[in-house]
Amino acid sequence: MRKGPWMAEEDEILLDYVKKHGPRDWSSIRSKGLLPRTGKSCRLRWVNKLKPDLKTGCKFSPEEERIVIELQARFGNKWARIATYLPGRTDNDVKNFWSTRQKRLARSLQKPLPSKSNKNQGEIPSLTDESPTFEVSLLDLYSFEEESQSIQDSQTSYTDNQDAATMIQTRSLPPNQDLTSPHNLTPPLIEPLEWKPPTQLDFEHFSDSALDFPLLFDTPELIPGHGSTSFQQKFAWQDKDSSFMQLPESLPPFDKNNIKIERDLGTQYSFDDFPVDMFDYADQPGPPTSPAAW
DNA sequence: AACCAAGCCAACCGCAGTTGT
DNA sequence: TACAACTGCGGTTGGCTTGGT
Repeated sequence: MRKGPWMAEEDEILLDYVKKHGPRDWSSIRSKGLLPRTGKSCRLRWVNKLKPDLKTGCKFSPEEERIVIELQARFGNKWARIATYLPGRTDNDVKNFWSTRQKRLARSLQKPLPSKSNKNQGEIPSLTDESPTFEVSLLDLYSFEEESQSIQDSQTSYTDNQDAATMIQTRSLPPNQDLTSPHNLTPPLIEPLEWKPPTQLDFEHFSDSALDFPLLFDTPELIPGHGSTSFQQKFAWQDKDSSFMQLPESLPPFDKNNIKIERDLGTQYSFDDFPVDMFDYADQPGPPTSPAAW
């Protein structure tokens, strides 16, 4: 059984086979003695390289990048699903793009942050040694920004856009909900489908996850766009006997103007007068049982 | 020119779901 | 219904290329 890179002759044989039989019965390519490759290998080669209309050899456009970022925030690592929104791109393409992007972001955030003001510099923990939670929170915040914008967009056409309706519904938030203050929250108008209060397990998962550390930016005011729904979904919770979602109120607010994060965290982020006390929350064990416990 | 790190991408593996017998 | 084969997906690996020093 042959493995490794495909040769042009093999591609020709595979193309010829698909032409005659269609993209199916991959295993019969081997059983008929056409190629010394597994069915899986043949299918992969077809899907990723030989299928017509693939955008091979061209980088993701800014629009494609935006779509991937938005859909990844929405669907998670469902690369095949995300790829269906990107004509000419395969799940492997999307996966590789995302993986490279994550590496780039992680590497960038490992570097010391540039600071216009040095007044706090000596007190800020080293990002490379002590604060992985800070690094991942930046990534998370970036996702919030992207996602909150997409949700805002979708809310404007809520009644006409079933997809958007589904998205909002899964978050159990009513459309056009004023999210600027916890006190403005009203019970969801839509029957919740998936939203659940975070469980102990969720928080244990958060603490291990590269992208989901929850405690650093715990004021809605810090989230670009004021209180994104994904912030609500992750950090708010519902009392057992109440349909009201609750947000923590006990944390002192940060001044969002002290933090500036631009879209491409890989190269352009910067911080002005970075508040030292924000790190006080990075090591809090979760989850609390009520807002008062935060 | 040589070296190295990072980027990129093709291809593999394991697993889970689906389909056929 | 049970099992095997097939298919599709997501994670991972490794090799080649590119860019910086």
